[in-house]
Amino acid sequence: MSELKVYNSLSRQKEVFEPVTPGHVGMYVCGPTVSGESHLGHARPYVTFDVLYRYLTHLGYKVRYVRNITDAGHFEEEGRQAEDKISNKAVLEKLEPMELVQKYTNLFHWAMLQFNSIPPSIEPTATGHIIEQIEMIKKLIADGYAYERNGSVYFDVKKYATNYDYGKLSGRKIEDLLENTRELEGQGEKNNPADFALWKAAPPQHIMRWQSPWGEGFPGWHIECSAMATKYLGKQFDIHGGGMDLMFPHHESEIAQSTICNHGAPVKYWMHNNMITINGRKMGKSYNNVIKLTELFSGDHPLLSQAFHPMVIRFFILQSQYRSTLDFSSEALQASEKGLKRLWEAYENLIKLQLRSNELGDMAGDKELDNKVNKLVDEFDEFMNDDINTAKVLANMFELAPVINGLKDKTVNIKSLAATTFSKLQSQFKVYLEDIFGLKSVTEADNEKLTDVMKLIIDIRKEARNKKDFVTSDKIRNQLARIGISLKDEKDGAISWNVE
RNA sequence: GGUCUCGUGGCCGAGUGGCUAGGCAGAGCUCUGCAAAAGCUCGUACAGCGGUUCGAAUCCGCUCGAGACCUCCA
Repeated sequence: MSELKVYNSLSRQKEVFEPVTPGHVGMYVCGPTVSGESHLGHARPYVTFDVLYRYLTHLGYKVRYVRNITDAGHFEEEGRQAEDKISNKAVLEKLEPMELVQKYTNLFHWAMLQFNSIPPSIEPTATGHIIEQIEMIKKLIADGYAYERNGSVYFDVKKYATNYDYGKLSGRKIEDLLENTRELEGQGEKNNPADFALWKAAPPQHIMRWQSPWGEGFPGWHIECSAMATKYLGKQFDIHGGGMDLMFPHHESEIAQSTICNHGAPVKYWMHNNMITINGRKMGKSYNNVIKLTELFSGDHPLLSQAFHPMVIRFFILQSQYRSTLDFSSEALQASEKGLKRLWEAYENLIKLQLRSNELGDMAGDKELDNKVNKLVDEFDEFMNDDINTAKVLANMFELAPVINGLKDKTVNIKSLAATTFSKLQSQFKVYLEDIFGLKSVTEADNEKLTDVMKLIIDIRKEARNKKDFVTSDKIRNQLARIGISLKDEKDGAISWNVE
């Protein structure tokens, strides 16, 4: 079998994956800022890296997956202006930031559950690691790479750049960064505009504040990831993931901080997913073009023609390679919905074929077909090893679907395949679809009583059809369709049903 | 303005030098009481222009177009 290769943003090429500690993988993924609702764009990294996590586990690695919750810093609830006349508000009102954070954290967890994303091994919060962050900042000051100014602390990028390569991840030149003359508030107290905040002094009305050696304030954005990744994954760990838009300044700054504190580069493989676009433009709050996950699941958005099941969205994301942009439209999602349905039905047919697997022999009845199936299935691993190409794996599955359906309809003799080929086909479909891709059935789970009722109805319909009483049989089928249950008359005379 | 990326058939989307993915939509057919599903067949795309090469969607150059980052951002 080929070895796993991943695209490393640091080297801009695919590299063979070799963990720092054999058999173990440390993976850190930038989690959500819980100041608002997650949208479709946020779903991509969490699905992408969930699949990577599952795949690494499948390969036998013991993976520690850390994904933070950014719950510190200055933010406001969506749709509400900074009207906080904080000083006059009641104690209850002063607790509000944490309530807000809790609300969106819960919502985020709920969405992840919908997506069938496995919870990370550790999900640290920024507010829970203020001490670690302060300690790290102290170290940076002690080493001469940070300076305090009016209760805030900044990282000295210029100094760092004299000894290290600031910009190597994002491909930026330090000269350009230093001469950037953009006027932004708070720039005045920095030595250099390129410097970034490690600690910010809290203005009087700011609720989220902690005591520090430099006065009351709150941590800068980049330091939390450095502090928490170091704490739980060590000074050097294997994979750091996140969206491409975080490469600069967030990840670049993380590297700088950690490099000073830990005396070495923190991350071996930087992996970045590309953006989800809408009409070719990045989906993002600042573009005012986001579709929230709750809207996606309910269909309640002008751009949506219908509601979409979380599994459809997961499948949609998996149908492209994670480093390409993925253009959203209701139409594209509908295509995914139909595709997933067809693929899943083929998969269910494949599982049911187990009953007939005793008919199989050691020899393939159709050598050519047997070879084709073997090739298509073997390529699953190869494609995944080539920088997690889920799109190609799915394409192969679609190519296998007609074979599977043919076996089921008996237009393809089951003896065409050797027993080993069939069992491999079956097990690899299950492993990939369920264990690695994390997909599951879109239809409702069977209810025992409903199953019994359906058995009865199907029986009655069968009798009617045998008597050529098509008025009755069509009535049953049409009425059920109205309820949302579809009947299919199979080729062998059986009738199958599905809850839409 | 700087840095970078991309431009594939009606839509989405793989693919980085030869073997012309895949999904959805569309057309025809088979099966079927009908329907649905399924199966089979079909469409020969790679922004434009030039170059390298026996051979390019794939490499190089230019032109046009789109986008990302440089500020919070998955």
